[in-house]
Amino acid sequence: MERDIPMSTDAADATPAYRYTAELAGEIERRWQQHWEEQGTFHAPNPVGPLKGDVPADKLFVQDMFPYPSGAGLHVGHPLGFIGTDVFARYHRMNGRNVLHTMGFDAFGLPAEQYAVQTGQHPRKTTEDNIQTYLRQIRRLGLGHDERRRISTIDPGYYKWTQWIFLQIFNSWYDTAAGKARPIAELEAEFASGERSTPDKPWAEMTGVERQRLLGEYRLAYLSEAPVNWCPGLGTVLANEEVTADGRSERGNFPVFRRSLRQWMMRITAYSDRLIDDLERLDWPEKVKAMQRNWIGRSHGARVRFAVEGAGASPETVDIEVFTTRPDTLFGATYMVLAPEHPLVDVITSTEQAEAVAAYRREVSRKTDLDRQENKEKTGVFTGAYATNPVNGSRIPVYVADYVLMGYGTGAIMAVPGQDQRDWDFAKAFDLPIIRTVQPPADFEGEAFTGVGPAVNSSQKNGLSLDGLDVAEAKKKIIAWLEEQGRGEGTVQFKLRDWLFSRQRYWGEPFPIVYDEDGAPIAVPESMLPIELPDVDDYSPRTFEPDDANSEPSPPLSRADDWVTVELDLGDGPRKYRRETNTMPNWAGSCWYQLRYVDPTESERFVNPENERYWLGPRTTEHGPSDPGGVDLYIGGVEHAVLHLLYARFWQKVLFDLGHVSGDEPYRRLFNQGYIEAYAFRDARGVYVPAEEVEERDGKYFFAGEEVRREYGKMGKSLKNVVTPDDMCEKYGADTFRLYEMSMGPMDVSRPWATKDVVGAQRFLQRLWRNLVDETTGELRVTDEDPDEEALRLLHKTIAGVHDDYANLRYNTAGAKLIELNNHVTKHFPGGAPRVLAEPMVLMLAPLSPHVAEELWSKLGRTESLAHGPFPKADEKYLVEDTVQYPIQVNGKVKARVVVSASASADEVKAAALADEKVAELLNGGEPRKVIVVPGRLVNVVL
RNA sequence: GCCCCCGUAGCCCAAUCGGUAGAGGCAGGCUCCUUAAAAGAGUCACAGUACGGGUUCGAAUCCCGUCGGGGGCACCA
Repeated sequence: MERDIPMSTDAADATPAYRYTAELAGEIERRWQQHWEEQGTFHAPNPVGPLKGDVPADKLFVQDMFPYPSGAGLHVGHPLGFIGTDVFARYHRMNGRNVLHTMGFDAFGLPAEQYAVQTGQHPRKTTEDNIQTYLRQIRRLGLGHDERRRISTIDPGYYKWTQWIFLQIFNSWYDTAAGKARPIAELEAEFASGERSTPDKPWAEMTGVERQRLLGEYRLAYLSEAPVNWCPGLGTVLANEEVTADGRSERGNFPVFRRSLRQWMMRITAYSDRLIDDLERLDWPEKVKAMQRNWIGRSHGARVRFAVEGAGASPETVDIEVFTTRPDTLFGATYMVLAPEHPLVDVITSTEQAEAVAAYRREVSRKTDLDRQENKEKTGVFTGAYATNPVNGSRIPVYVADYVLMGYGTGAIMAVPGQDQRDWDFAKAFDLPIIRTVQPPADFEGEAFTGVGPAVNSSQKNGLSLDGLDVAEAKKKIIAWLEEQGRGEGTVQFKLRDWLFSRQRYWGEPFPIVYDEDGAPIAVPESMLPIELPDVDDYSPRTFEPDDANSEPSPPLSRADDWVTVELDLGDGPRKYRRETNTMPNWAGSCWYQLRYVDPTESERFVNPENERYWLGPRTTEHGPSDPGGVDLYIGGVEHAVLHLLYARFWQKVLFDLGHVSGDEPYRRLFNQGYIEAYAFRDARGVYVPAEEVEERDGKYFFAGEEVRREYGKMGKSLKNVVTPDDMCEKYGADTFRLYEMSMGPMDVSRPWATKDVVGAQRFLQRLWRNLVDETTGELRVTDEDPDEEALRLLHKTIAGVHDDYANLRYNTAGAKLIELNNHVTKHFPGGAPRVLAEPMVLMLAPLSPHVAEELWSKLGRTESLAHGPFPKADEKYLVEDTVQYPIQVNGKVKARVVVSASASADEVKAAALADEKVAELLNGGEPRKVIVVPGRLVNVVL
C-alpha cells in the first residue's frame, strides 16, 4: 500500500462549501442567537414600569410550565413543549402582536437538597450550576425568550413576594355570605362591634390568645393539629395530592403514615365550589377538567341525624349524623356504621361489647392505608347500641367498621345494603337484613341495585311515602321532610381536603411567621421581608427508616439556633420570638410565577396592576363575557393536572378577591403536550443495553450478536436510551431538530423518538436552501421570474393553510405544506426560486426553523430581522378555482370524474354528471332514483 | 370495579361539516448523476381505516358490541 487515503477524505472534499450541513447550520445558528440577544429582539414591552415601551393593544402571553433545573440535563422529550410555545410565539410576533414569552426556574425542591446532602455543597450552588447548564441547553435551540424576564424561585427578590402572598392569605378569611375572601381585620371588626357573635364569650372579654385562636379558625392559612401524611423516608410531611392511592410518597415511593402533627394548612376547601364551577369558563382539555372535578369531588346529598340510645357509660340519647347521597333510600337503612376513629364510638358502646370494640380499633389502627386498601373483605364489630331510623322508627344496630372512613362526610353512614354494594357485602357477612327501596328491572341479576327506578317499600303509617317516585323526586321529597322534622337537611359534600402547606425541608421558602412565648403565630411585617434562608451546616432533614411510623419530624432550620431565636419590635417594644422552622412546599413558587413574569423587576409590588391588567386581565371583547383572564396559552404535561394547576388557581382567586389582580383564573387556555417516548432493550439477563447500538433484523433485535428484547416507554439514563438535544443540534443543527420535533405529529400526541427520521427534516432544509443559494459559490440563486398561475395558486393555498395550522398548533401539517411548496419549486424552477415564491416561503418557515430563515431573509437583501414580520398574507383571488373536478359516485362508489366551471349550478353539475359516458352506460337508459349533488365536493347517482 | 382517550401503509402521521382514503417524513424498489460508493435529483409501489354489526345516497368520521393500547379514579357513603 503506497498511500493511505481514507475514503472519507474524498467525500468531505466533495461536499460543496455552501451546502446546508450541520456545521453551516451551527454557524448560522450561533450568529443569529447572538444577534437576537444583542438586539433584544424578543423583548416585550410593558405598559408601565422598568420594562415600559410602546405596546400594541394586541398582545399574547405564552407560557411553558415552570421547569425544575434538574442536574441530569435535558433529553429530546423535554424541549417538545418549549419549541411548541416558541413556534406559536414567533408566529404571532410576526403577525404584529406583542408577545410575552420567557422561561424561569422552579428551583427550590428535594433533588437539589438531596444532591447537596450527598456532595456537601450548598443547594444554591448546585441549583445555580444546574440552571446554567439548563440555559446553555435551551439557548442552543433558539427559543425567543425575553431574557430580562427570567426569574428563579430561589432568588430572595422573588420569594420575598411568595412570602408576601402567604401573608395576604394568612391575613384573610372566607366570607361565605359574600362568596369571597376578605381581610381578617374586617372579621375582627365584626367581632369587636358585635355584628358577628363570638362563640363562648364576648370579644371584649377574650384574651389576646383566645382572640387569635378564634381568628385562626377563619384564616385561609392556619395552623392545625391534625392527622397528616408523615413520610419518614423523606423526613417530611406531604400533601394529600403527593401521596399515591396505595399510601406511598409520589416522590421516592416511601411508605406514608397518618400522624397527628401541628402544621400549616391552606383553606383551599373554602373555594371548592368556585374551583369546580369556574372550570367551565376555561379553555382547558376536558381530561384535566375531569381530573380536577374528580379530585374536588363534589357530591350532593343530605345529612341525616339518627337518635341512638346510649348503651354504655352515658345512658342519654345522642344523635349520630351521617352523610348520604341517597336520602331516597332511607327506608332501606337496616344498620349504621361508625368509622373506628369516630368520637361517638366511646359514648355509645355497651359494656358487653367494649372489649371487642377496643380490640377491633387497635387492630385497625395498626393497619396502614395500604392494608386497608388491599383487603376489601368487610370486617367490623357490633357496638351494642341501636339507632332509630327517623322515617319509620325502626330500631337498627350500630356497628364499627373500617370500610367507613373518618376523613369523608361525617365518618358515619346509614347502611342501605339494597342499594349499595359495600353495604350489601357487609350485610351478607354479618347476616343483616336487606330491603330494596328502588325497584330494579325485571331482568336485574346483580346484588345491590344502584340504578334508577321507582321507589318501593318506602312508606310509613302516618303518611310519608316515596313509593312510585323516581330517584330524583324521592330525594327532593325526603329532604323536605327531614328538614321539616329537624332530622336532617340537604347538603353538599367534597372530597377535597385543606392543603397541607408545611415541609420539614431546608431548600424552600421560609415562612414569614414568628411565635411569641404563648406559641401564637404572628405575621412578620411586610417591611421585614424577605425572610432569607440562613446558612446551615447540615441541609438534611432527619430521615428515618422508611417504616418507622413513630419517628418525629425534625426540620433542618430548627437546628439553626441563631436564626430561630430573634429579637423583634413588633409594636410593643423589642421582644424575643421564635421563627417558624418549616418551609413552604415546592408548589408555592409556581402558584404565581406568571404574575412575576409580567413584572420581574418591580420592587414596590409583586406586580404592577397596570401591567397585570394588560397581560393577564380578562378581555371580554375577544374571549366572551365570562372570560376569566389569565395566560393566553399555557403548555405543559398532564402530570400537573391536580397539583400545581389546582393550587395556582386557588392563589389566583384569593389574590383576586383581595383586589390584587384583575382576573380570577391564572391560565385561560391550557394545552397538554404529548410525551416523546423511546424504545429500550434488555438482554437475556434483563440488563439494559445501549439502544443506539441495537440492530434490527427481520423484526428481531440484536445487540453485539445477541438477541435482545424491546420495550417501549420513557427515556432515561438507566434505560440506556437517552438522546439529547445537544447531540441532535450537533449532528443536524437546531433548526432541523426543531422542525423534526414539530413534524413528528400533533403536539398533544405521544410518540416514539426515531433518530433515523431526523434526516428527512434536514433534507428539506437543504433543498430549500439549495433553491435559494448556490451550494458551491454561496451566491443567491433567486430569480425575478414571474411564476405561472399554478405556482401562485399553490403559494397562496399554502399561505392560507399554514396560517391556519400555526394558529391551531398543527405544526406537523404546516411543515408538510411547506415541503410540498418547496418540492414544487424544486421541480418547476430548476434555475432557482423566483423571489415571489422564495420570500414568503422563508417567512413561513421562520417560526419552525428561525435561524436558517433569518439567514436566507438577509441573503435576500433584507436588513431587518423577520422576527416581527411580515408574515405573508394569502391573496383570495388565487384561492378560488375556475373549474372544479367532481368525482361521480354511482351508489356510493366512484365511477367517473367530470370537470365543470366553478360557478356551475347544482343542476348544471347534475346534468354534466349524467351526461358522462361511464355513468350513462351504467344508467343504461333508465332514470336514476336519486341524484345528490354536494356543491364543490361530489355527485352521487343512486340507481 | 368505575370513568376518559386512542387504534389509517413496514414505521411516524394527513384527511377542517359524514362527501374522491394520502399531504409530508422514514424505510423500500427503479432511473439519472458518479470510476465507485455516499450524498443529491427524479420516479414508483404499498393500506382500504383493529374486528363485527347498525344508521345513511354516501362512514376513518355518527351509534352499538368485541378485541388491543394508553390514562385517571378507586371502600368517598
